[in-house]
Amino acid sequence: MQIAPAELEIMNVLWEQPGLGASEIAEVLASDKNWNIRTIKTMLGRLVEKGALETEAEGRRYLYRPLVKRGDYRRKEARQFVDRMFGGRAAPLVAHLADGKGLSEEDIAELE
Amino acid sequence: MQIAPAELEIMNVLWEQPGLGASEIAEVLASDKNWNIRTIKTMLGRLVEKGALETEAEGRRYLYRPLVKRGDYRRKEARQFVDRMFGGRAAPLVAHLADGKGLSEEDIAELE
DNA sequence: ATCTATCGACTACACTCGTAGTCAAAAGAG
DNA sequence: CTCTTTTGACTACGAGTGTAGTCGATAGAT
Repeated sequence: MQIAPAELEIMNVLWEQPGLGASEIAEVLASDKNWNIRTIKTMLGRLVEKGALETEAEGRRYLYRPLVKRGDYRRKEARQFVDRMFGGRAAPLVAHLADGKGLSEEDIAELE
Repeated sequence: MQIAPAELEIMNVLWEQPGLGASEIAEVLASDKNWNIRTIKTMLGRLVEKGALETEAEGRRYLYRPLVKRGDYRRKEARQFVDRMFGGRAAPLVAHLADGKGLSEEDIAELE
C-alpha cells in the first residue's frame, strides 16, 4: 500500500496524535502547510480507501487513526528506496548522507 | 528535475554505459524488465525533455547519455527522502536499515 | 525496384496525485 | 423555526506516469 508524499504529511500528524478529526488535522498542519480543508479531506478519504487509516464515527464527524505502524512503513520505504536508488546496497546511501549534512557526529556515535 | 521510478531504470543503464541507442538499452533491460521497446523510447523522450539525457545522432538513430551525474542525483534524492520520511534525521533511517538486511557487517566496517 | 524491419515523432489512455469545488444533511446561532 | 456553518460524499481537472499504438521515413533484403 502506497502513500503519496502529501498524504504522508497527514499520516505524520496522525502518528503523533491518533484519533483526530479532519479539522483538527487541518489546524495542526496550518502552521507550515497551506492546505484547504477540502484538500485534507480528500486525502483522508484516499488514505481510508487505501487502508492506511480507519475511522471511528464521533457524532457527525469522523476520528481518524493509522492502521499502518510508522515504523513498519518507514522500514518498508527505506528498503524500497535503497533498492531503487542504490541497487540494494545501503552503504553508499549512508556514505552520501554522512558526506553532506544528514549524519552528524552524534548520529554516528549513536549508531555504535 | 524529477526522474520517475521507471525512468530511473533507464538512467541506471546509461550511467553504467553512456552512449547507447534505444534498442541496446532495451537489450540490457530485457533480462529483468519486460518492457516494450516503445515504452523505452517514450521514457527516453521524456528524459531528454526533462534535461536528464542528451542525444547524439548516429546515422538515423540516437545515442543517449546522461546529463545528470549519478552521484549528484543520488545525493539529492537521499536528502529528500530523509526529509520526507524522517524529518531530516538520518540516524533513524540508518537504524532501520541496519536493523533489517540493508547494512551488513562489512558495510558498517566500511563506514568507520 | 520493392518489400520489410526499424527508427524517431506524435498520439492515446487509464491511473495517481495535488488541489479544490459542489451538494445535501445536520448542528448550532438567534 | 430559519439562517449559517460544518461535515462527509461525490465530482473535477490538469500534470505526471506507465504502457503502448500509429505514422512516415529510411535502410537493408531480395
